[in-house]
Amino acid sequence: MGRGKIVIKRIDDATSRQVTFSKRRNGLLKKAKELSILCDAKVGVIVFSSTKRVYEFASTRQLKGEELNGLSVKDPENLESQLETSLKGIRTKKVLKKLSLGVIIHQENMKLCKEVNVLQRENAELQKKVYGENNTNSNKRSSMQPHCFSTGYESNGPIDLQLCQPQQRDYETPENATNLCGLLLQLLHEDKTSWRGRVVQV
Amino acid sequence: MGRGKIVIKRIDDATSRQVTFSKRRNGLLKKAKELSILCDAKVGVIVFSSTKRVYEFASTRQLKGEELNGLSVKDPENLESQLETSLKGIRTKKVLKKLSLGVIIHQENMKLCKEVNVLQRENAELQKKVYGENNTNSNKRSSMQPHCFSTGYESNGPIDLQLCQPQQRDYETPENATNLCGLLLQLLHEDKTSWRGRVVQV
DNA sequence: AATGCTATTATTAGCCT
DNA sequence: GAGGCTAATAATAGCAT
Repeated sequence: MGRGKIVIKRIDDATSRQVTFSKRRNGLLKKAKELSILCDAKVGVIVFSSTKRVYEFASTRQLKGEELNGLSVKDPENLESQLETSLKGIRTKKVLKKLSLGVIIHQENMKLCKEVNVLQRENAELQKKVYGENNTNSNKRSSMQPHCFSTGYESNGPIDLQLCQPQQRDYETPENATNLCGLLLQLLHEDKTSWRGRVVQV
Repeated sequence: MGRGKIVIKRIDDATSRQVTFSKRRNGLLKKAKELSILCDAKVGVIVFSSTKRVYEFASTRQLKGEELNGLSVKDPENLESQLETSLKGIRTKKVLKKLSLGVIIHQENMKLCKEVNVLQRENAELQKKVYGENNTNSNKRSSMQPHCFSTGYESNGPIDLQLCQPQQRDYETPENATNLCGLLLQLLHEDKTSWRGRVVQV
């Protein structure tokens, strides 16, 4: 759709490749936005130029009536602010969920540490009774500290990465897709579930 | 670009919204593919219909000469197989990284469990000596088992999710973007780093 | 829910600044 | 690299199937 027909293959000339990239990238992102608005769909697009620059589009959440139920609204006219508040809430929940398993293990760890310390104290007392006061030191153990979990997890959160499969001809991907975009897919699904009809407090 | 001009707003009629979704979705994915081929760019697109179906496109990795250096090649003619092998290697590394912190905590947990069990046995022995055989049962504790970590982590890996910011007019996003697509961004970046010039063994 | 038709609009290739 | 111009191609709205 220009002065001449083109075939879809890598553009050899670097300059015109860059120009085409700039134009078609904008076109793609515009199309993505239109699709999300026209069809009430969630759309995400990400583009990396060969020079490592990144461009992206992500549709903002479409708020439907049912999903607004229960939201505490300070400014009923301002959907934006409701949205932001709710998103913050979800982020908090997500972080909590993300940490949940780790936290369980960590709590288990704390409990075990306490248990160990209690037992050590009991042990020491018993040994006193059995062997007498002067034998206590030889069996003393240093008090245990649970392994610190919180900080490292926050900054280096494990990521469930799976890499690209070769693209399919008809573009459609089943729900259990295991490629790179599948991750975004899963996140959006998860998010949608958390969102529906809930009161979210920050 | 049809029989009439349209304005970009949500299509009210469900049927025509669905039809438009189907057509424009295919158009968007086609555009994404063309962009990735023409301009040697990495492109990811994901679309959720309002009926929860998912469609996506992800450009396959473009292999340049420098990135092939150091790859062990069984079949030099077959770039596909090289690629697949390498991707598997990266996936393995990623999974290991993802599990690493959890594993540390879990190991700590195991150690503590053993410690608790040892101390309990010691305790029981000492109590026998102090209070005599018939008092042992009252202080018996059940043997501890460390919290199981591995399985739940594999399927419910914590995810570093950050939610959408309002989209910008010119669509460009800085590298440190903190929105939903930013995650995909980060993953691709990370992946690129892992990839460059490494020999990856599965 | 997808596909075919086609008038019509939207995008963009090639060129310029 | 970014933006404007415009002829030309590509996408698609509104139909029907």
